[in-house]
Amino acid sequence: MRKELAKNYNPAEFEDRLYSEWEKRGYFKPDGDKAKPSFSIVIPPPNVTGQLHMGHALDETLQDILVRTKRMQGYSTLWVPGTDHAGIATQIKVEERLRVDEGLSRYDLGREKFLERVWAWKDSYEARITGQLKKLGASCDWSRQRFTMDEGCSRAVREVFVNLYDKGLIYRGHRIINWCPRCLTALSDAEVEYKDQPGFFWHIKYPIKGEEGYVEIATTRPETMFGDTAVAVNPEDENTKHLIGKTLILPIVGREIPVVADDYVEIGFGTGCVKITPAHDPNDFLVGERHGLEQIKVMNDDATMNSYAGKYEGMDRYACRKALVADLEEGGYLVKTEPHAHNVGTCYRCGTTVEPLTSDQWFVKMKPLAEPAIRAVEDGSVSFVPERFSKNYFNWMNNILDWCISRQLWWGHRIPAFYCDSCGHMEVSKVDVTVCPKCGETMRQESDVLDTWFSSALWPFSTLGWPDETDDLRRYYPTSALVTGYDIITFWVSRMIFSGLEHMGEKPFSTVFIHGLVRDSQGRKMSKSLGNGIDPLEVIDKYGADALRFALATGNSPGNDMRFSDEKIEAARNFANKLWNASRFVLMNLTESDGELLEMPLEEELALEDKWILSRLSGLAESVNNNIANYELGIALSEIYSFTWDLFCDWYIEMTKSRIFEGGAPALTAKRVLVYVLTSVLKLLHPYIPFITEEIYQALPHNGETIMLEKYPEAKDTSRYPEAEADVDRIISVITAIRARRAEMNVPPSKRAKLYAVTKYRDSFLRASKIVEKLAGASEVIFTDSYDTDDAVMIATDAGNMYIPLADVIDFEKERVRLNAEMKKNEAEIERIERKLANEGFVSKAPAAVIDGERAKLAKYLEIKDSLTVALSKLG
RNA sequence: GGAAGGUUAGCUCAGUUGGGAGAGCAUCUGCCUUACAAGCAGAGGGUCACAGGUUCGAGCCCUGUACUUUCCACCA
Repeated sequence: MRKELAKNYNPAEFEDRLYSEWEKRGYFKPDGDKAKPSFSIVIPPPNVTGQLHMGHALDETLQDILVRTKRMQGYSTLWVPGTDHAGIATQIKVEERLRVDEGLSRYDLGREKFLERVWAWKDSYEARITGQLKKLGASCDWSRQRFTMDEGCSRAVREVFVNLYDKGLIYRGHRIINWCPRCLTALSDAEVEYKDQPGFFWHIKYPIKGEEGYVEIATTRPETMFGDTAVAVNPEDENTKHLIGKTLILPIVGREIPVVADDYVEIGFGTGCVKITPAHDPNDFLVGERHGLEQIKVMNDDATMNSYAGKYEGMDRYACRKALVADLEEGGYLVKTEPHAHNVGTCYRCGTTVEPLTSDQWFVKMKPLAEPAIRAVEDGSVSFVPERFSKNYFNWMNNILDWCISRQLWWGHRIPAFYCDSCGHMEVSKVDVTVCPKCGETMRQESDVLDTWFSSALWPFSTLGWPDETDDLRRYYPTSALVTGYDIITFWVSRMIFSGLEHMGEKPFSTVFIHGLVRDSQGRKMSKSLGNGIDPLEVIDKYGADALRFALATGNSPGNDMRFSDEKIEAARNFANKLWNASRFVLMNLTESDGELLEMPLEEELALEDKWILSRLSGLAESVNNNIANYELGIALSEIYSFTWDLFCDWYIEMTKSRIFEGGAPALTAKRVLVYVLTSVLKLLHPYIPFITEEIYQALPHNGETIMLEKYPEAKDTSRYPEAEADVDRIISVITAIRARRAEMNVPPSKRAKLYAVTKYRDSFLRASKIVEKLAGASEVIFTDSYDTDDAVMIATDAGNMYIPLADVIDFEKERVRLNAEMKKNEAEIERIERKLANEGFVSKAPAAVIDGERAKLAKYLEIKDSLTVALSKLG
């Protein structure tokens, strides 16, 4: 006897075992065969801030499906794993841990000691993430695992920085940037999230020098008043024109500021007068540049007020705002306060309201880099799936501003710029410069680090060994596909594209496969604060990794969000269990040797239903291959699902039972086909649910070492038998119709009855008579040209009329009602088709095949109508 | 303000060149039929958001409207 599978599917028993076996045997490494085409993916590196969430699980699952499919399709397949240092995010976490556990700040430890803590954190979380990826079944090549701050990636970062600097595409400038007073660092535009918040408009009087009157300005941030260096009006505005050139006196401060003309001011909005604070507002900054205004920074880095705020110095910006407003009111300067909802920029990592302020930072000049990156998508060398996301990309790239890349953090790639404090010389260099080449004094390195996305942007080539010219780089760059969510197209995808083009001279990937977000069962984003996140590991513990992967892949269409629910994961687990049990049925009937079972039967040995399932399998393989090639992974999966459950389990297995129980040569044929089709289904499913498919494959007769390296089924593997397909489909519809009638009449399944068949498909029914008997509860199938008794139920089917003599169990009244209802439906159909065929437009313009189809249907319905008429008349 | 998506059965969603509306779950009925009750066999349930248009024919293509989600920009 062959090894039996346990009665119930229990993934915990084999998933981990199989993964370590795969890893040990090196199946995840790419095939070295140079003749094979290559397929490569670099993982979107998860942040080392924590553990994987459901979004990662989806991302990794989709990648693994692609990778495993390609591997089976004969590609030399490489999936590079790795993690991201995630600058601000990780630093915040470690600081928080430090504060809670030891009551210390990073300054208490100092840069070096603090970084040691971050590295320890990184090691521990990287290990955790790696473990989770393995649990999920991700078939990445762990021997090539990378980290954005490992030695190689760091070299790549320096190389790129210096290259760009030498080309004049990186510069240091005094500009207005977004500043997070909590993280104490600059942020790029992309790192600011705008949120609606209730606030106020404070209307304030600015007295005019030498006149009685005043100018009324409105502001949402009165505390920036200390930095006002002008008030602007639109030169075309009749109401305010007269003010141009006059001088105003800042209330409380007493400083004099001019009124300037600038068309930035919108006519008709507010008071028509805008206070200009070049050091604290990006628009004002530009106005200031146009008019040569002074920049007065009124805050410290932590958003407390500095000496320009006079008596408010040292106060937090909000405390200052409150006190200032009170003082303005007391001084008679406050005209009114009105509520105003406005969009406030917040730090994407800590949520603190950002403060725009001027600062010395490093920038990447974007326009020259953006142009080729736009062209690459326009000319199709990089394509988005679904296509519509390219619009998103163009929108961002066409309006791109220079990228602020310096961060005042400790955790990250330190900018390779070196300063000499004694002679002022500055040098940007790939290698550390310790001695000033100009004056011989000590050089100090820039203390700022780079935006975390700077290193992520290089990921597709830095992970393959760049700047060295490695074999991996030659073989696997450009990578084949990038799989990621639409939420980081701007952050990451766009930056990889221009970086790849600039530094490699070639795009980083051909396809960007975009997926949506995983939401909770109510459609909400999963988040820590809502507490609605579902931990993938818990799901795996309870249902298995295969069930999780199945649930994530099923019904997933590119670019669309999906909901995750208990029902979904249960349905997935149920499918796995079904597959498990179908395999048990096959296995428990296999008494012959592997060699005998692995042989395909000769065509003349095949039963009608064998041809049917083989032919359908061919169609399935064709469709699945096409859909996967088009990244329609969800559709492909649902096709395999319904083939497996509906066709293979519910019909084919049932059909083979009579042959199998009888034994002999027909039984052997059935078993061979069962093994073949089941194995094919396992192969088709393997990319989606790798564990269970391998476990069953190993129990079945097989030639290969692992299902992972088996050839992915193709349409041409099995022959097509169109007639057999049609014959068996007809038989199925007849069986279904009979079952439905029996169910309606409450005939118990155990009650068998003779079946009289009036059909022109007698041949195929004869070949399948055992099946019809078994599955339709018939004691005997009797073929006849016409049937003419009163005590029978007539069942009109696609294949003719079936009669069951069940006079003793029929409720005649019920039957009359049913026949009348059927007659009505039938007549409606006839009318619909006749109308269609009478329509000259249809007959003259529709394709012939469609017209013929309609005619055939009409003939069938007319036949049924006759039979129904007879049957009704017999009921009296 | 600009852009993209969604609206199909009670719920969650498929529906790929326009040709008689589908799945899973839920509901109802009958079954422990020797792989599976995490199952089997049946059944009910939809003006495909609304209004126009193109077409012989529209869930699908075009126009508009409503509601909804998201992205980008941003008003002092």
